[in-house]
Amino acid sequence: MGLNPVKVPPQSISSPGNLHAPVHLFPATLKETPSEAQIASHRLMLRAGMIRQASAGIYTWLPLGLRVLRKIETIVREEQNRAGAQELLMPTIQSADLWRESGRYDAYGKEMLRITDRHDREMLYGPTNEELITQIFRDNVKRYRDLPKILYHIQWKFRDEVRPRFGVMRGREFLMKDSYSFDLDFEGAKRSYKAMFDAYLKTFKRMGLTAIPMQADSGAIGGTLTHEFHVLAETGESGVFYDVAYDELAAKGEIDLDALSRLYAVTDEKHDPTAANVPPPERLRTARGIEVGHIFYFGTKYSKAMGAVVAGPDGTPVTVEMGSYGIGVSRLVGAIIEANHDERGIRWPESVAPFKVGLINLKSGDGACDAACEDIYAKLTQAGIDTLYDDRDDRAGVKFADMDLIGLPWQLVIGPKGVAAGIVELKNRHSGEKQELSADSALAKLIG
RNA sequence: CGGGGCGUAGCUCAGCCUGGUAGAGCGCCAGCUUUGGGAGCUGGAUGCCGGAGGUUCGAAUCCUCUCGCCCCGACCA
Repeated sequence: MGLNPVKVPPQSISSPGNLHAPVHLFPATLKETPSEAQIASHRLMLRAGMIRQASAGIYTWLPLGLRVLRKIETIVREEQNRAGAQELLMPTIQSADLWRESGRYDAYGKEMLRITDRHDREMLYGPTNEELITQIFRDNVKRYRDLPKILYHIQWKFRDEVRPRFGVMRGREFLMKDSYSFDLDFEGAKRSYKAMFDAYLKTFKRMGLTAIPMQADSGAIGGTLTHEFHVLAETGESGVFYDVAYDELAAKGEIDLDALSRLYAVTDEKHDPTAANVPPPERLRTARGIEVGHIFYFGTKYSKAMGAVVAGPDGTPVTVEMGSYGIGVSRLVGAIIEANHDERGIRWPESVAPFKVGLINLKSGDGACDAACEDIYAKLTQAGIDTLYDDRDDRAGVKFADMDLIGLPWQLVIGPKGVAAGIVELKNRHSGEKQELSADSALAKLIG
């Protein structure tokens, strides 16, 4: 796989062959909050028109939400590829027999959605893919020289949570990136683990998030090396404790893995005030965290049960060492909003924004104003800038409010007064800073 | 899985206690006036009151069952 990130071609939801046609987003925004939503990200995703609930914990992704999901997915994919992982795609529906090999068919419990097909064969909607990937590996890799391997896919999962909540943050159906590493020995497995650890820090950073790796309970999957990655947000589900040095390290461009892994950072259930590396009280931060990633080394748990064995250097069979590495892609959409919003709406980091620019025509129907908007929209679109053009025949206040709610990084406001004076207004959604400048300077700023 | 709550117009909700045949605000449609931060006036459309059964002359309202959804707690990317 290539080491360079893939440049994603600009998407347009305009009709094919007519890239300049403005599009009225489907559906319209909501002025009032649907009563089902409690936390900010859920409310804002409903109001902005990103998702609609289909059943408890199951959502339809509307055009605006899907764009964000795809952007996140792309960043995750690029960083996985860069780390040397190879993408494949496993199915959502799996055979119960495969899960009996690992013993998890009986162990998993009611969280697993079990299905029977027309022949009464037992199937399941995959909550994770260790069994399937181990089968793929064991059937296709027989010699140690083909190691190491890291394989991943980005696929919908289903876990029949007793109580889904918080919108996409804790749905039953969710999009997850899961990687699986295969190594000949523990030293190799540790290298794979570190490669993923490093990739995760880069991935979350690119999304504008501070994600702190926490020593985590290994839970049901079992193992020794494991970290949870938590995004700090007031509404996080877990309490976290961490050394303030994380903030200092995170502010730096370079990630020092060894320095990071020595620091104290744990979720509240693992917090031990008497631990050796607990920082002094003035250096110990407490916060709320949203778990967006979880990585495990679990040795030969699945490879042994399922016979994933390669011929080692001396010809004798070696059971491979494995790890798995998850990122909650759909959860990240909610997590990013939790970390980036204000009373007016969402404030997207540019890297994951559904559009980079929101073009507001303050007076649709005014010839000069329409012409100025259409000209600048065409230029932005041709330059590959994702632009949402609001040319609705509505009052200015409605458009401002909607644009703030949707939260695109840049708002380009064009009205008749400005057009007459040769200026447009450029507003930064995050800082709130506005500046008046010529259309050409605005273009240069957005394109350059 | 324990505990609590809610299903009435596209959305937010009132009406239910104390049965008498459907309401408000916002949104939507039309017209006029407005027009740089969710406009004003006038007129209009919209409901199997979640579903089934029961009580009653009569049920959104009372009773039973059922389905869906939300919240708190225990569990998870």
